[in-house]
Amino acid sequence: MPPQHNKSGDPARSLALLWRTQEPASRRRGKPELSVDRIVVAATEIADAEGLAALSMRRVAEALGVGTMSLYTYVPGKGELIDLMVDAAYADLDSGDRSGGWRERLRRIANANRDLYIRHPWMLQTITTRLLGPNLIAKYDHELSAIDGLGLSEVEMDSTVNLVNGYVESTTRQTLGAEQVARESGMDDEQWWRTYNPLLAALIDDSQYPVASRVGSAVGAAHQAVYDPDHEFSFGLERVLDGVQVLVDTRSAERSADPAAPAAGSPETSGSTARPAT
Amino acid sequence: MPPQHNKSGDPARSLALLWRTQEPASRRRGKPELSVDRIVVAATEIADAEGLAALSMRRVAEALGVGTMSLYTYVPGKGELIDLMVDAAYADLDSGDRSGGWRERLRRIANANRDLYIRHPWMLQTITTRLLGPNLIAKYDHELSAIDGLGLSEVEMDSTVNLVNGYVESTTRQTLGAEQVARESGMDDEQWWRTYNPLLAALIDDSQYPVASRVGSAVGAAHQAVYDPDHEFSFGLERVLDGVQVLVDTRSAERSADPAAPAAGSPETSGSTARPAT
DNA sequence: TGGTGGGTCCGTAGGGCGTACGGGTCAGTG
DNA sequence: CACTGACCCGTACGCCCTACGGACCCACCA
Repeated sequence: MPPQHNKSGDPARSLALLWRTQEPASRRRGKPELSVDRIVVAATEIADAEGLAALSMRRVAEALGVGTMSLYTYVPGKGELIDLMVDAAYADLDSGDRSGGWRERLRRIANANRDLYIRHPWMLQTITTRLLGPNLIAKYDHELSAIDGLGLSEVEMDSTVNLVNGYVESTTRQTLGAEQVARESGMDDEQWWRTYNPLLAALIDDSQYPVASRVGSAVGAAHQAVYDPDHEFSFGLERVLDGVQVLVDTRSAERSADPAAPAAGSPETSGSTARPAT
Repeated sequence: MPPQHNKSGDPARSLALLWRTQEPASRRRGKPELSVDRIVVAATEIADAEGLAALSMRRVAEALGVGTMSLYTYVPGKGELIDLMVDAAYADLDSGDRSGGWRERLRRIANANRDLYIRHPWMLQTITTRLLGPNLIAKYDHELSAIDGLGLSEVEMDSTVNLVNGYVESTTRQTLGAEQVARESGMDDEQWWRTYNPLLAALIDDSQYPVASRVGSAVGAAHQAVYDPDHEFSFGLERVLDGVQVLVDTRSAERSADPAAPAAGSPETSGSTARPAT
């Protein structure tokens, strides 16, 4: 069980599955019993509730009241099932609201993605390279649209979307990882800290790590205070958006200095890692 | 095997292991045979070469020419072993050079972290909350030192370090994920794209995703051109640093407006997720 | 109406995994 | 010389994914 990599076999089969080509064919008389969608939904419920580690073909089959091997009629394997789960999950992102300036739009996108990851923490353990499902492409299109027409080159637009998404991912992964550890250890941060602080104090020579000690205790103190836990996320996001702002302002200044120049491709910047992959 | 979460049992035991308390005791006469360090090194070699998924207690024991269960004399379980591997890996970060401005220092830190992750890709699949080993703390201290004295509050310093590290993590994870998929599928991006482009074209209605199509092909074209693959990373990093710069400039302006104010704690910003965790 | 083909379902088995448990082995000590 | 405790490890249990081949049963056709 490779921890997070998906897919194994024929990409053409995967694509057909993602786009639901040749779906129902000729259902049997009685209730449809099984289907790709029912399997994906059941699997997602398990992963949402107990994590990707608890997701097994046996568990999914059991939840559907069906033999394990029956799943393989509809899905080539576990990897492809996870791919399907990911694309299906992205359908939950509502992409309606396009109002406001680009900064507000990006902020809204970041928050929507964060909420989605919180709803489906297992998504942060998957690799989405070459996962070209309908919902993922729609998401990519929606996100790019938020910064279209600002004078950025296409490659810069891709980079910017990746930058924001990357920030959301890493931050949320951190948050959820901490929650998971707290849940599994049965101790929240505060309890854990109080319990093992003496031991740590004996182990760690504060004078050897002066800055870490100072910052560590300040951060610890801040955690004691009552505060909205989303503030940290928003704070960092504004820093990222400030960085984007600098880029947008630069390109904007270039355009007004040379109004004939098209918006496309400033040559000294380079492309992203994968093509439309998020 | 929970895919990426570590530790299971007594945190005190874990800490003792990380800090190598009560290490050698009374070695047997002959060669030391086994030790925590030898186990960690062997396990790291396997994970480096074949990924975290290929790491099993059996494999490690085999590599050391020893019975599987012998490992449990030195290490409580696989989770703790991974914790030890992570902390040991951070020892490879050379933290010597402290020259240059804060921006250059952060750039150097980001690149060093990226190189480390490329050397040890499995690190990106681990959760490091509450992992308080000596090397991780040293790293935290070193990174905070790079932005000490700029007028940022302690909480802001923590956020900033997390921001940069988060950027490095998400970007590198993307890069390495793509490499892994390419390796396992036996097709690089270019081959894959050429092979499945016809199928994709039939599936995807370009007019439905206008921006994604335009940007996707531009990014694809950029990938054809010869360019340094690290440019994308550096480009995004500069955006992040621009964002930090805005913050630093703001605090700097505040300080010169009110020179009596201390550097600490602006109350409307909040702490990070874990205490000294990276 | 009497097949019969194919879609659907699933039992079995093989090869992984982590680790609990209990029994060997042997260096050093009393 | 007997003992003891650290070290080592064989076996076994329960989990995992999935290849393979058989069982079932509906839909269609002759």
